[in-house]
Amino acid sequence: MTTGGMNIGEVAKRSGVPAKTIRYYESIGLIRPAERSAAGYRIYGDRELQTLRFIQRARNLGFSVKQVGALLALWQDRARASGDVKAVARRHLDEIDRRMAELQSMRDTLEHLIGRCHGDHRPDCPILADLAGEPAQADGGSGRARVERSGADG
Amino acid sequence: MTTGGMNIGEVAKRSGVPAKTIRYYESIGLIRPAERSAAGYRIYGDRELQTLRFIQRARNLGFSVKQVGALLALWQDRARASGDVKAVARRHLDEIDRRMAELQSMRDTLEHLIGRCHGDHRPDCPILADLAGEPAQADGGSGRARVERSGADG
DNA sequence: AATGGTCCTTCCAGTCACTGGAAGGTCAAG
DNA sequence: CTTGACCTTCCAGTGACTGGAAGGACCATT
Repeated sequence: MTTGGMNIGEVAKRSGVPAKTIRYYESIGLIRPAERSAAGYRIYGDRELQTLRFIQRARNLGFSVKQVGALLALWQDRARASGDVKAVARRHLDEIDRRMAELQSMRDTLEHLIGRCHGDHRPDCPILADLAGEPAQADGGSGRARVERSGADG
Repeated sequence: MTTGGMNIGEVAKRSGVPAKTIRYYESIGLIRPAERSAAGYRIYGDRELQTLRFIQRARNLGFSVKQVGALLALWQDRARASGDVKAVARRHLDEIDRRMAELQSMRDTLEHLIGRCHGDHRPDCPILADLAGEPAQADGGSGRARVERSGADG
């Protein structure tokens, strides 16, 4: 039993990509315009379902829609070089590492500050003191809020 | 020597918040509208500079603009309870942990796949195979793309 | 044939936190 | 008096959707 002639709701359910998002992907050219029924309904077959599943998995790995477009093109290119795919993946891995390092740095500072805030009804608060730029109390590592923000500032 | 009567460019340089962003913060009500010179130029004093530095540090710790607004209000409230500040910080820390776990999961899968891809001129590629939903080669952990995306699925 | 409910269609607006750029006014120096 | 750096406002775009309104289509039942 094949699964030809699905409406958008059906293919959404089967792929995990919401119908609205499928229309959005079509509108930005990530996927080709679907065929239409006489009444104008979008019609999808197994091929489109597979494509949407591919997209969904790539998005779940954090690839941008643009990167997914590149991966889709490579997927559909029988003469692709696996090196090209690997390069896209590695760039993404680097980006993930960069984001994780940024989060880790924030986390360290935040945890330090939270640990030193008694968190009761009194107004005295090292978290606010740090944000306000007041010199930290002497008790070990300073953990001052100093996180360089991401790459392309232009 | 005090630093009264700065133009937006000066306070931007001193606070690290770009002039455009300062205007944006004013437009969304994060900061109060600046005083104006006869010609309509915004004028800032030390107080506003301190506020902008506070905002900048909070943003560098990853607090959302909305959270920064809450922190600013607490900062300016002499009767605040440090517990309220700590609660905001803890919620943010939880969010950071959630994001880090998500990134870590992506990272694990991605690194596994990259390690399996020979990355040369040949088309054969386990990265694409995984995204396409093909069963993984038997060689240990599967590391299949399975990352739950964030909260409200609509 | 009418009704109801669930699907589908398009289009517009909103999210978040800016950022870029155009068109024009102001200021200080030379 | 011109130059250039600064300032002003307003509009549009980013990324990746998501919500909602207004209206058409399909199917089953009454």
